[in-house]
Amino acid sequence: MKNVREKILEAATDLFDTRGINASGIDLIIAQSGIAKSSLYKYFPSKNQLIVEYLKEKSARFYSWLNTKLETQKATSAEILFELCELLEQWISTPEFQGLPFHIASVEFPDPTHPVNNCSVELSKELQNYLADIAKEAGVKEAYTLAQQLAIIFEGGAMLERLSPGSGAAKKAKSAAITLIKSYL
Amino acid sequence: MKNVREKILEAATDLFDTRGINASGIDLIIAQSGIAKSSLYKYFPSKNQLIVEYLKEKSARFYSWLNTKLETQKATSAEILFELCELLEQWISTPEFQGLPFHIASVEFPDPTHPVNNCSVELSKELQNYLADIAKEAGVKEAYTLAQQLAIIFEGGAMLERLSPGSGAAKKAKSAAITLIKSYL
DNA sequence: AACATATCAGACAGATCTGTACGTTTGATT
DNA sequence: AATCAAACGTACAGATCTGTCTGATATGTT
Repeated sequence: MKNVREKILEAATDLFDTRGINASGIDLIIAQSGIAKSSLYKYFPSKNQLIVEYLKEKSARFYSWLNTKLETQKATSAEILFELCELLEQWISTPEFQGLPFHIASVEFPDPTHPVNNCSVELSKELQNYLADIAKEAGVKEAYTLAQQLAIIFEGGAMLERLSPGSGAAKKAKSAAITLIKSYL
Repeated sequence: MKNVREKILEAATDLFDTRGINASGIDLIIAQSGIAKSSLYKYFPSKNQLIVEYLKEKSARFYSWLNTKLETQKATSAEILFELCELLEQWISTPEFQGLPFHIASVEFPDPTHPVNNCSVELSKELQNYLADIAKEAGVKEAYTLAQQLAIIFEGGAMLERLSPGSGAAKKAKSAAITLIKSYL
């Protein structure tokens, strides 16, 4: 038997990803997860908290997937950057991909004082720091600049792939990223 | 005296840009524009129609600004691509910039059958076609591929600049785009 | 068997949003 | 001055959403 909290997060994740956050009401989430409304509010004191947990879990799953894939490769120095591009393309290209969650959340909650917006900004910076660490490992001097540019390219690619699925945006983002990386080596 | 229709669109544009679309209710729009609710529904039969008109006008203003700037330059062949990058950086870097409207609209209305989403997808493709035309003029062979990659870079840059204003995302998008363009020449 | 705890089911309050209706006021034209 | 259309102001219907509350039901422990 699955944990009640897990069931809620799973249903919420599914709905947030496919319908958007604001369009996924509490009643819809409890209907999908099969749990009672009072149970939801027992584990998550507010919808905002649920959204933040959703964002953090999506992020954690992404880094977990990326780290294990990168570790198994054991690529040395610069090779790891190209492997990274390959993996990011894969991540964006899966049919289940629906756009970067913190992207969508920041658009749906544009108020800079809103906790969901704050969380989104934090996760966006975390991604850049993650990419910068890899760039540093690869021996790139201006690691942070490259990291920010890679973030731009893959976030843009994610956005366009979501807007026009099957347009090959992920693939073109990858090749653009590779061209850029080579100019830094 | 300003046209009533113009006053509505102006107020709606201001609110949509700064607060987002769903967070800008009809009552707020009429309060800001100083017109009556019945007048709004006379000129725009629904909020969806108003949003679509807003998107189209923002798009038209963007291309109008870009075209006049590009024409005055009279750049020849490949030069026009670099001038384009300079202008796109400028567009994204202005303090009033709040993200690409069709981007935000497509996130707030993710349903593919919704008229606002349809309009967003259309405008996204229009941007790619516009960029492709310039790339063709510049003599790039794979003009459409480059156009899609430029769209990725500047849409990503726009997103990151909006998420973390002042982070220099626009500038880094420009330099990444220039590196990419050079690889095509 | 009895009790305690977790979960369920659903009604409800309070707020908000879109779109309609209706009577009043303004302003331009004849 | 009289008329007429446009715009105003506001109330209201109907829908939806978050979060609370209450009582019923299930589960597990002693």
